[in-house]
Amino acid sequence: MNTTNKGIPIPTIKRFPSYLRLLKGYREEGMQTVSATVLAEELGLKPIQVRKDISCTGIEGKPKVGFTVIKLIDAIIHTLGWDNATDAILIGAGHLGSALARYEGFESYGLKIVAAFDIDPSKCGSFLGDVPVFPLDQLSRYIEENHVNIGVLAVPAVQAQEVAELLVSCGILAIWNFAPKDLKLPERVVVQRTDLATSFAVLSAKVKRKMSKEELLGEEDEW
Amino acid sequence: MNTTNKGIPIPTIKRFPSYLRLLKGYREEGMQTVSATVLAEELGLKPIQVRKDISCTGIEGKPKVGFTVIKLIDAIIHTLGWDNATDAILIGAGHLGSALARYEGFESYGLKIVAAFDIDPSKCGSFLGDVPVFPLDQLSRYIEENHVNIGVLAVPAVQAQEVAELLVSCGILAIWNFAPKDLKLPERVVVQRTDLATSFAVLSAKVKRKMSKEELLGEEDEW
DNA sequence: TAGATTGTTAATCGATTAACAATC
DNA sequence: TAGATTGTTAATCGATTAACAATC
Repeated sequence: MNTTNKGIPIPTIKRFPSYLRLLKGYREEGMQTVSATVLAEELGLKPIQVRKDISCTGIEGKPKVGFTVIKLIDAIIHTLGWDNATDAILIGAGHLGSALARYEGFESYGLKIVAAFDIDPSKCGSFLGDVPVFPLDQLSRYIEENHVNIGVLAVPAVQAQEVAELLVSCGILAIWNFAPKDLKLPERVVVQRTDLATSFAVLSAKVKRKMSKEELLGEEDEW
Repeated sequence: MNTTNKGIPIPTIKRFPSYLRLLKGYREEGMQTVSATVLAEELGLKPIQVRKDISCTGIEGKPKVGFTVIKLIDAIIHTLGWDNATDAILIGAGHLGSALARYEGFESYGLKIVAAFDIDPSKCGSFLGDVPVFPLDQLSRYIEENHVNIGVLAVPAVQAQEVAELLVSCGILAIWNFAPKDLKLPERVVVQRTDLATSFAVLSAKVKRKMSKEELLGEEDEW
């Protein structure tokens, strides 16, 4: 019953990878336990927030001592569902796709890109790192034969919707969309966007905010 | 006084690029006006939310008609501060850096990557698309001479903190961090993370959620 | 023991959503 | 005019933060 993470807030989910990276570092250093205070300090969060987040994993700490590092690591990995590796296919073998295929970090998230697909026939037969590139028309067969559930979409914006629908028709359950395009897909399909425009918009807004704040304060800064 | 966007909620900021893409499409098609209802429908949002978001730009609509497409476009671009182009430098000319340097979309965000830097001397002198690659030890001089304010960080995680500090010491105001590492930097520096792990964590959580929900419902799905 | 740290319960804060009057 | 759509004000919802008792 508490194996479902139905209730874990998205903001908490988003902080888990940061905890995980930090904790893995501590584990390498041989640290046995760590307090929420220390984690918070390191990540620029409030201790209370870290405790709330940790409580979502089901792990309990010891007052005055903190939490067991390896227990926390395991619990976060489990809560995220990163403990059993999932195969994914990549669509689009351009520069971004190439970078994603070669990204070293995925394996620690339990994600493995097993194949890439591209319309450009000249790319097919080649490899992106260890990932073989196939022609797009083999997509359907590959998904069926290999029971892949996740598609990573790194095609140009204009093709994104079309390719996404193709993926859905092939039975893909979740799409990680890197194309700067909002997809319209059936409710049942999980879509996660990683949009550079969105990210840069937040950066821009923060910069603009800071600028106007400095103006108001008469920019008493050191330079 | 209302040129500051101090009060605009981050979630609203994050939706602006989606509105912008859609509106630009409408402009190409020659549409003059659009209603919040239509925008909402297209993006899977509620009309009321779209109206709230739009109100942050200061644009007013006409009942029964909607909003003027080009007015909205201009207002969103202005609100995001994307109306005057900003130069940025890229640190790290690996696969990800290469993909970022070649990304076509940045110009429409008012972002221009003017130079890349890398420690690897063999990469220096080459180009990533149109972007020249320089040795890292020329970073400081380049920033000074060209008054660059934004740094795009695409180096390996282990080097991220060090390079970020270097950027800050060179006077960089904002860092867009693609390295899977949480940076500890002075308050005054704007940091925006684009973290694949975070994004994938959300995807994982949504999939897990959906899975357990289907279990409960006895998976009455079509396949 | 004393004090740091945990976990819980309640208060606050901010964003989303609802309700509804105004208006083209 | 009638009805769709806007903008505002209030209600709801969810996450963060505060307060504090429990405990090692």
